[in-house]
Amino acid sequence: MARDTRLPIGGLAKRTGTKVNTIRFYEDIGLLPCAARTASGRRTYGDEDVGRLAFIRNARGLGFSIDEIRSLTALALGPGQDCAEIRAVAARHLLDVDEKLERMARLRAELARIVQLCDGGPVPACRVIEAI
Amino acid sequence: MARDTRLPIGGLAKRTGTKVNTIRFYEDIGLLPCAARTASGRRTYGDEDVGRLAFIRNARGLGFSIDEIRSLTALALGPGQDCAEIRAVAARHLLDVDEKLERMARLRAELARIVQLCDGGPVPACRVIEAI
DNA sequence: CTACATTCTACAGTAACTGTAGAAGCAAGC
DNA sequence: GCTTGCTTCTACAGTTACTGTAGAATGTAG
Repeated sequence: MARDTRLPIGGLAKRTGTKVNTIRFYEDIGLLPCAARTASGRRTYGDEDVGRLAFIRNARGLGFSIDEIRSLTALALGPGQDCAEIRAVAARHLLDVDEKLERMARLRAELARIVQLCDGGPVPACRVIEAI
Repeated sequence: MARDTRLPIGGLAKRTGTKVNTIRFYEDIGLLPCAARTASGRRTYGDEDVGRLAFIRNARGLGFSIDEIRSLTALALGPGQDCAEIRAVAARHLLDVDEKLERMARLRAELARIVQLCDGGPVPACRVIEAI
C-alpha cells in the first residue's frame, strides 16, 4: 500500500498548492529537510514531505511566521521529550489565533453590513468606508 | 469641540499603534494623502487621519494587501456613486474572510487539542506535529 | 531522435515594511 | 541665551517571504 508514491518537485507543488520555487526556498532556509535526489540530481519527495509542507502552508496562510513554524516543527522533530515546551508554544499560538479570530469576525460583520447596505433598496447613501 | 487635536507624526503613530516610518511609507505610496505641514516642514494630522490609518492597520492586520485596501478607499473617496462596485469588492472580501475564518477555526481546534494532550496525565505520547 | 516539458542552480525583483545615518527643529532647564 | 536631549526630516539600506527569470541539463512523448 502506498507504494511508489515518490513525487518530483512539480508533483509536490501541485499536491500542496505551493510553487516549485517556494519549495526550493524552504529547503534553502532549512524549513524543509534536504530532499532525496535521483541519480541525475533531481529532488524526490514522499508522503511525509507532503504532510509537512501542507502543514507549513496552512500555518503560513494563517499568518504564522516562518520562525514560529520552525519553533513548532523543530520541537516536534527534536529529542521528542520536551512536551512542556511544545505545550507552551502551542498555548501561545492559541492565544494569538483567538485574537485573530475575534478581529476577523468583527471585520466579517462590517463587510456583511456593507454588502447588505448596498444590496437592499434604491442605493441608500452608501457611506461605506466611513463606517469601517 | 475637538479643537486643537492636531498631532505630530509621533502622536499619530502612538494613537494607531503604527511606526513612524510606516506612516511615511504609506504617504510615499499614496495610501495616505500628503499630510499638512507646519511652517518648518513637519507633518500634522487630524482626526480623519487617525480614522483612516486605523482602518488601514486593521485591514492589514487581517491579511488584506495594500492594493486591496487601495481599491476600497479609492472607491470610497471617488465620485461617490458607484455603489455596485463597492459592493462587489466588499462581497469578494467577505468570501475571503469567511474562508480564512474557517481555516483559522480549524487550526484553533488543533492547537487546543495539542495543549490538552500535553496537559493531562503523565506525558501521553505527545505526537503533536503529526496531528496537524 | 527530435521537440517540448520539467528540473537544475543562481540570482534579480517584489511587497510591506523596518532600521539607520546625518542634519535640522523644538522644548526644558540652567 | 544656550546647551541638552528628544522628535522630525530625507534618503537609503536591510529584512521577510516569497516570485520570477536565465541558461543549461535532463526526462518523456510521438
